[in-house]
Formats: sequence, C-alpha cells, structure tokens
Amino acid sequence: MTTRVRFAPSPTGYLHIGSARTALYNYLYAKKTGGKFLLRIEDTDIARSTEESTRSILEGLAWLGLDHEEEIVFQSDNADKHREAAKKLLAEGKAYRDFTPKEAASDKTVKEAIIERARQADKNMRDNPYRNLSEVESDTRAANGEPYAIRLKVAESGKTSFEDEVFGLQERDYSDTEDLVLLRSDGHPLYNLAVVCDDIEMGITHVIRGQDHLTNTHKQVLIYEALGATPPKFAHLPLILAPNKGKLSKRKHGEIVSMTTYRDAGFIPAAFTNFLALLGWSAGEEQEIYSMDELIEKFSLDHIHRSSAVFNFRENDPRHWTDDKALWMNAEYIRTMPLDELLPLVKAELKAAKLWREEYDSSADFSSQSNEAPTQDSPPSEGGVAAASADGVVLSSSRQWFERAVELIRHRFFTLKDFSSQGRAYFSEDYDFDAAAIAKNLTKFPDLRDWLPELADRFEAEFVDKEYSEENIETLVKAFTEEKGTKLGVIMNGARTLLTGVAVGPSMLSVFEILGVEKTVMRLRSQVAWNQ
RNA sequence: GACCGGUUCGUCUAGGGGUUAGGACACCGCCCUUUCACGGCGGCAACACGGGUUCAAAUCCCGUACCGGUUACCA
Repeated sequence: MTTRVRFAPSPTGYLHIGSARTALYNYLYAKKTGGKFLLRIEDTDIARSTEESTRSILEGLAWLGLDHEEEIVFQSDNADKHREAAKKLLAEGKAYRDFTPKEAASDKTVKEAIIERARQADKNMRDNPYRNLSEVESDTRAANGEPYAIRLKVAESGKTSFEDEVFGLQERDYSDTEDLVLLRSDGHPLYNLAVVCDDIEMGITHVIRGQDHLTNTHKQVLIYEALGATPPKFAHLPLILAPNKGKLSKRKHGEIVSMTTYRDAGFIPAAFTNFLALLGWSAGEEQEIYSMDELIEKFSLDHIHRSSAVFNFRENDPRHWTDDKALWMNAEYIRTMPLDELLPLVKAELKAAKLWREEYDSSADFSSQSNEAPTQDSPPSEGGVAAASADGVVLSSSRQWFERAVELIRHRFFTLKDFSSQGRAYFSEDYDFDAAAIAKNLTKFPDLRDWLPELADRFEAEFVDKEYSEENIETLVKAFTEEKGTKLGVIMNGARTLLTGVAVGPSMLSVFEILGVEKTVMRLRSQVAWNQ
C-alpha cells in the first residue's frame, strides 16, 4: 500500500513555523516511502477562515519547495458528506441529538469558560440529559424544528488506544472523553468529524501532526470505530516553543513565526528547510547540512524526538533577531552552495532592490570566454575582468563580472538581503556609508582626506596601459604607503570605507580589482563620506 | 483540577547499563590578515531532584519538582 499523508492547515493566518515543520515532515515521509503528499485546507471554521490565509500558506509551502500532489481538498466542500456521516451515526444509535440551547459566546469568553469549567473537579462526561432520550421523543422534537447538535455516544466504560509512531502506546479511559459534538446545531460539521471523514475519503495512511492533537486523536479513534473504519497510523510531533519555553504564538511573537518573514529577510529555502528538519528530528549522526535529497533518504519517524524544541531568538537584538542556528545555516548555504544555484537568488534580490542590470545576464561582450562559473579554487586574477581591462575597458556589467563579484562577497553574508545592503556598493553608485566605518577608518586619520584623492591620481596615471591586476595594485599601494610613512592598513581601510561604505569585506586588493579602475578613482576622490 | 506528554551544555542535539558524556550554534580567547561577521586552533558549558534495581544508572523502575499539551456547538 502506498503511503498517503496530508498537511492540513486551517487558513486562519500565515504559515506558522511549526506548521511549516509539520508540512516538511509529512513531505519527507511521503518522499521517503514513495508515497504521496496531499494538501487539505481545513476551513470548517467559516468565521475565521480567509482566502488570504490560504494564499499565504500556499505561498509559504511553495517557497519551501513542498509541492503537494493531487487536488487541494477544501474541507468545507465536503460538509454534506460530513453531515451524512453524522446522520448515519445518529440512525445507528451511535450518536444522539442534544437539544441543549447553544450558548452564544465570543471567542474570549469561551476560553474563559473552559478554564472556569476545568477548575471544577472531575465532572461526569455522561451526564447529558439528552443522552438517553427516547428515539420517539428525539425524532418528534427534531421534527418540530427544535435545534440540536449531534453528539457521539461514548461508551460508559472502556478505553481508546493507539500506537503512536513517535510517542508509543497511547491509552485514554472513556470516562475522560466527553460525548463530543459531531454536528453543530446550525448543521455545520465539527473538526473531529470532518478530519476523520476526509482522511478516510482521501485514503490517508499516516497522520503526521502536532502533539497538540494527541487528545483529539482519542476522539477521532472513537469516530473511526463508530464509522466502522480502520484508523490510519498516527505520528505526533513535539511542539516548537518560544525561548521562555512557553507557547510560540502568532499573537505574542508575531512576525518571527511567519514563513513570509524568512522569505522576505533573504533566507534560502533549502537552508531554512534544513534548519527546520533538525528542530525535532535528527538522523543520529553529526552531520548537520543536508540537501533535500539527503533529508528524504535519512528521514524516519522513529528518530523524531518526544521532547519539544525551543526556537531560540532574542527580541530587540538585531544580530540575533531569529534563531542563531538558522542564521548560521543560511550563511553557510550562501557561502558554500554551488554558485550557479546562488546566482538566481542574488539576481532576484538585486531585482527587488532595483540594482539588477540586464547585462549581468548576457555574456555577449565575452564571446571568447567560457560561460562556466568560476570555482572557488580558481584564482580570480586569471579571470576575464583583468583580461578585459587590459584593453582599458571596465566591464563591470557583464555576466562574468557578476559571477566573480558574488563569489567574492558572499563569504561574509548571512542573508540574501546582504547583497543589496552591505554589498550595495558593488552594484550601485548610490550606497550609504556606515558611521562606525567612517569614524574608525577615516576621521581617525585626517591625512587620508588628502592622501586618498592623491592615491586616485596615482591609479589613474599608473593604469592607463598597465594591467589592472591585484599584483600591480598591491605594488602601487605599498609604494604609496611607504612614501607617506604610514601603515598599509590605514590606507587600505580608508579606501575600503570610501569604496564600499562598510568596514568589513574581502581583501581590498580584490575589491579594487572587481570595482575596476574607473570606479576606484572616482570613489577615492569623493568627499561624500568625509562630509557626513 | 483531571487526563496525557516531556526534562543531556544558554539553544539545537548524539549517546539508552561501564564514555575523560560527543558534535553544532552562540559566547570568549589566540592565530591568519590591510579591516572583518571568511578561515584555522583552543576554551567555557549539561545528564532536573530524591529514592530504588544493579558489581555498575545520564541510560531501567517509582516518586517529586518544573515545563508543555488537551480539557469548545475552534481548528
């Protein structure tokens, strides 16, 4: 039997990080077993479900690359079938009509009422006066138009049990389970009934979902039994907690738990997926970087943890605004993933920041050069820019230049956003100067105000016909430094600040070279930073 | 309250009767270097507590504490 799993979010908000992980585990399990990963939107709560949420969730899944198979099932479309099932159970005497008037209450008071009720000691779950109403009276009252809900008639004694793939044997005494409502008095089916009916209908073999459904599962097992269906296998996932080990909620933690936040913050889907996979599961080895294929290969339900994980972040700390490990992993992907996979992502980021130039896509002005991306091993000084600049042309707009620039600057970046912020100076003349960099590298050495423009003159004169290579640049700058009787670092860091606007980055020789002599000269002469 | 579940460095985790309790992130230090959030080396840091079982317990059992989930005509 091929496995069929489903991710079944309720569309009441964006895709939550915990939901995303649930979706991922379902996906991994499906792929691992050669089964199918299905999607069902649980929109039976008409009041709270929105189309926008559905769209947002779909977007989140697409971003993560968790593509579902078959048609999306909208639970509300199956309401008739759910009603039928409830009626069938009613007819078979496995459920009964409850004529207790529905209490009109807002969400808030409902929650309070639950807590209130919970305070009371052991209540009898079978004390509903309508539980044993005669069939005749029940039918009569219904025929008279009296509103009623349909409740499952849970047996007086016995217990439900199922073997959870993660938590092991689960048992619950019937006396701890109330006669749950299957159908509301307004005729709308309730979650537990809808889930069971749909899972049966969709042929779901494994239900993989959050631990918060563990007690629901007992109720659902009861419904399966009443319906005469065999329950699927269940695997409950530990929860993801906030740093204070409390609930990680949309309300309290806002953006930090939304997938769109990570997409918009410049995360790489593969990196985030990798991070998520390790939050509650481990292959039992020391490897931490896994491609999707590796995750699929190594994933198994029995290595899912039983204890919840903390999603660690520090509020009001820009450097640790989200889980450090997620940040690290994203950086790791940015600096080590194959360049040709990174390039399109950088392109998208630059496009969004209006820094993209179509020339970066064409190799037209490099007819004699190969299209292959430079590897980390190949020294940059042998590349096309140097060769091209020998003709006195600065080709800072070609495909090859773009590839080299990305390769050069990616090593210190954490997110894709860094390419358009910290790395902005590589792609635009309109970049900002970091105040700390100015203070540390410029104003501390007032002489630089004269020296750097002077250095610009040297560059201009020297590289009229000489190759603009790192080697030649180094010779020139070193000579200049000695002449001024200062340290190389003073000149280099001053230049770095003017050329890139920031205090960190790759080797300055590479920076000079990648920017080309024209921009170098122009920026060394600029007084903009000095006037800030 | 009741029912259920959990507890290994700050965080993610490995280990499931005999380990100097391993790795990763974060943090700190040193090195490299023209700076640096790259890289290299190193350091700090954990078995919740109390009883048992056993020659031996982080590991098995019981209890306690703490944390979490559920307890809706929400999902």
